[in-house]
Amino acid sequence: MTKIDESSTYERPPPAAATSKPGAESPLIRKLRNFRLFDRNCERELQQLFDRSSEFERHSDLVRDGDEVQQVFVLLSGWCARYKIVGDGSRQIISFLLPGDVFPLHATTTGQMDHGVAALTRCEVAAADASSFNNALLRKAKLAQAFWWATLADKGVLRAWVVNLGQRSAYCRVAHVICELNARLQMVGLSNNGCFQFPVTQEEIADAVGMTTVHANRILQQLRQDGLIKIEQKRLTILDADGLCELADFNSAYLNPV
Amino acid sequence: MTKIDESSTYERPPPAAATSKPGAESPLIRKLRNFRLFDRNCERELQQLFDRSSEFERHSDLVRDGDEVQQVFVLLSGWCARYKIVGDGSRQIISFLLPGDVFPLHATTTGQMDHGVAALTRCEVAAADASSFNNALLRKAKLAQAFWWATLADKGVLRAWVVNLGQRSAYCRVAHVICELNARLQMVGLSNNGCFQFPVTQEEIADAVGMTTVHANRILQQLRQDGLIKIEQKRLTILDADGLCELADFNSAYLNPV
DNA sequence: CGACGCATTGATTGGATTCAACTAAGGTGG
DNA sequence: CCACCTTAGTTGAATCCAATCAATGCGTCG
Repeated sequence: MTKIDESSTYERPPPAAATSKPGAESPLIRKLRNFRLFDRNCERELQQLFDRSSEFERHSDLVRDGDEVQQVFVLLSGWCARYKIVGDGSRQIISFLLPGDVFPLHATTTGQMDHGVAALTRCEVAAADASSFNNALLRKAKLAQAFWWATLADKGVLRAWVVNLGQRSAYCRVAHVICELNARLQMVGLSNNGCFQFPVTQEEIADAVGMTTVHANRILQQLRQDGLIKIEQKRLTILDADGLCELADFNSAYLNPV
Repeated sequence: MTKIDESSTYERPPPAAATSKPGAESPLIRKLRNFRLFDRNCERELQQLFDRSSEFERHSDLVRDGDEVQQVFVLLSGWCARYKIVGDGSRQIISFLLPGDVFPLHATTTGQMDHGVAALTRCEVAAADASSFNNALLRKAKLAQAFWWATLADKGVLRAWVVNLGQRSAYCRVAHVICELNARLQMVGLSNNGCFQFPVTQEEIADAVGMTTVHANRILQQLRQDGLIKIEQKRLTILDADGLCELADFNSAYLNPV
């Protein structure tokens, strides 16, 4: 867990929050506002809870497989990934964590991690003690519901990944992940019209969709050739949103439980 | 949603609960007892909540993709599967639902399903209104925590499936699913020493691990030839638990959050 | 008995991996 | 400032796992 002091050079939250003043203002709150019961009261509670912020450098582990959960994090800027190393040493990325995401969402104080969380870019997080986080959930039913809502959204994403990995071709799998990332980033204001910072390597994409780096490369080339996307200097642009969604069989509804 | 009257010929809960007296006694409660905060009080609450029981026949849908969630079910006996039909018409089984499992766990009353739940066998369920379920969770923090715990366990299973589908060979994938089912059935008393009712077709296994029926058949044959499992009349026996777990890179820890 | 669902087998095809080499970009230190 | 090294991306050829297509066996149930 290497902590660093400089500020992030990758994804930054929009100006308002870029100051990294302690408190989990912008991306998380923007996300939770999608949940109808979330109110000002909850917001205040959150800001008290996530009272310290810190930064992690690229490739550092925020949480390791097997760790006891002692802190809960909100990602303020940058990208992380849940991952698991399997027996033969290869890595599966289980999900991407984007600004506004909370992890690990273990309701019950302690508990061992069954996977790790790594920083894919330098990133900024706010943290709360797991115990005070849980106390807050017990005291404030609405807050608890808001986080349950977030957990359900998370589960929806996981189910979509199972479907993606189980049924779709390499080409469609990559397309689907791109659609998901775009939709999720849009929810926190980090994608404009299908255009967003895309700070991951092809190896990381490959680990997420269950294929080799070489193949991920060829698939991305094909997506570009087919005029569906464009990637320039770590910035991805969706050129044909309808085409990409149809190809990926993507429907964003699952990202927004009621 | 076809309702039937006869009793199940497949998985039966152990005698105590086989009476299908309304109330979600045995498998759910046995499972939730694994959660340390679950107490008698919660138990009573549950029994009042899930106050009606019914049966579904094999191949019927308990919930359909796109449905509004109006009821919450506990599976009392039999097996179900969450599934999703993708664009080209093929089906991915997202998870197996076993006795004691609750679904759909949407905390917030209504909400649209992004997948369906089908009965793989004739099965018996207890149901509660989504609204009263949610009220109960709001009133009883401990009960809410118990269900959050169950949700976390669920998420752990989903993550394990992502890893399984993404990284492992067909042979190991099937092995892993068998290990998971055994461990989960053991938690509700439905597996004895690696021996349990296995009422699914090879097509269903194939749909769960993302391969064709033909290939699932060959993999199962190989697992039998290698002396790892035995299947006789819908009953599976794990002959070499250590061998199977090692092969599958299986560690049951993820099934039991704290 | 015939029909149907499920399991099984064989032959062929093809998508993705593997192995290996090479290019391009960026950072570091002499 | 350039030589060197590292990381990320790209390309080609050979190989292999799993899909596909097609047919058959087998048991159950109406």
